[in-house]
Amino acid sequence: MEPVVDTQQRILDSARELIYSRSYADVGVAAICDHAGVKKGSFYHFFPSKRDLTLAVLDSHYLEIKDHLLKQAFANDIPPMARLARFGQLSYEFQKQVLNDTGRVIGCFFGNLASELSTQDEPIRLRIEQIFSNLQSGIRQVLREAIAIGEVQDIDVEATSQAMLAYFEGVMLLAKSQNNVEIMGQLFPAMAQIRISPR
Amino acid sequence: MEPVVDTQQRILDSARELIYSRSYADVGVAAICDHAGVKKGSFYHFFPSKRDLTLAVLDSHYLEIKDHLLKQAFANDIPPMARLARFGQLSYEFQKQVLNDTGRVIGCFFGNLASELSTQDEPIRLRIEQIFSNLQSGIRQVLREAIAIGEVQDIDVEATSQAMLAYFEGVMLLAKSQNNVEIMGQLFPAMAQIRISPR
DNA sequence: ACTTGACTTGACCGATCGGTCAAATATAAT
DNA sequence: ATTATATTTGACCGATCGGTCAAGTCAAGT
Repeated sequence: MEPVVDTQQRILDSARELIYSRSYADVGVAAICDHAGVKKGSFYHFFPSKRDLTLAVLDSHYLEIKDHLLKQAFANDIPPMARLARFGQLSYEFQKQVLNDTGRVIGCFFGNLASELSTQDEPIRLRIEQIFSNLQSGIRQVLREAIAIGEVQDIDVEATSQAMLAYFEGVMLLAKSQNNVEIMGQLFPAMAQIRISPR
Repeated sequence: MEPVVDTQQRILDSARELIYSRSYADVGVAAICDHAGVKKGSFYHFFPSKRDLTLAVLDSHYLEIKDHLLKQAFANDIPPMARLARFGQLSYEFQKQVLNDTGRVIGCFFGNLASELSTQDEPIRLRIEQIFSNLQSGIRQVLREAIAIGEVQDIDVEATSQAMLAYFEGVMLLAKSQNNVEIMGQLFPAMAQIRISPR
């Protein structure tokens, strides 16, 4: 009787779903195991601790974001700056979908965990810092291309890409705090207009 | 033997300090009582639940922000848009102070709780939503004055003030995720340059 | 002197926390 | 068929969770 789906993967998926929709501390190992249909002993066979599980969830979620959202949003079939708008649009549509399914705006998985755990768990903080750095790199690359074709000029690419990521995260947070996705639709278009001049 | 300081206030202060520097879920009622030098029974004499305590902490923290940070940042001794820069500067200095004291960038108290609890506790979510609305009103008022004296023209004041607040929150979150205050110094100046045009 | 009500104390509740472990079972290699 | 390894099971651990409660202390009002 081979497992219908991989046990380890089911734990990973359940943890992502539960922690994303609630919080790290509010979701216990027991709840994750119940949701995954797995006993606690099996959980600790695959993951040495809740923290390690969370690190694995962070990696897996980032890979999915990268392969699905980022690849699609930043594809070079449209001008660079338009890709930023598309990134916002796709994020908006994802949150709208979740809202329809669950009744809640859940925000950004990385932003949520960064906010909750950055002061408490250094390994997790470092992983999220790395992921944010990767996301920023995606934006930075778009800005470089935009400069190369003259869509944008004379900006501090490093600071501007960071500012755009910050703005994105802030909009996600406000949308979550209002349990309302529409402000994403209103505010995301301004993301591509942020500029920080070179020092 | 009258209490040196008010018990209720000591609970409030301890809760704010502990929850702000860690998280809502990570700080138990027992830890708050220990820090405040109060027994659990006394705690529940003053506050019916941990949630109600948290609502009271939100109110008290907002009042302090309003009376100290906002009053100072938004004082009309300088041009409107310069006040936004001052708001960023004062926030940066506060976080730098906390970092020096504790070794940690703790971000925005309201943003932290919004991120952790918005999907889990509706009364708390609503309180934070109201506080964000008040903060946005402060920015909105600055923008109105800026328009009145011609410092700014032709913008959607409602959306722009919301965008500036989002940007502020996002910068605070990134600073926390990097445990580094300097990005606040780099990114906050761009807050006053965000514009969303009228539809 | 007596009562009232605010406040404090410390013991206690069932539930859940993250994590452990020995034993059972399934799988694959030889 | 036997061995070795991977996986699963369910009982169990001490600690902590938010919250309750009866009893006691204390100051103020009458």
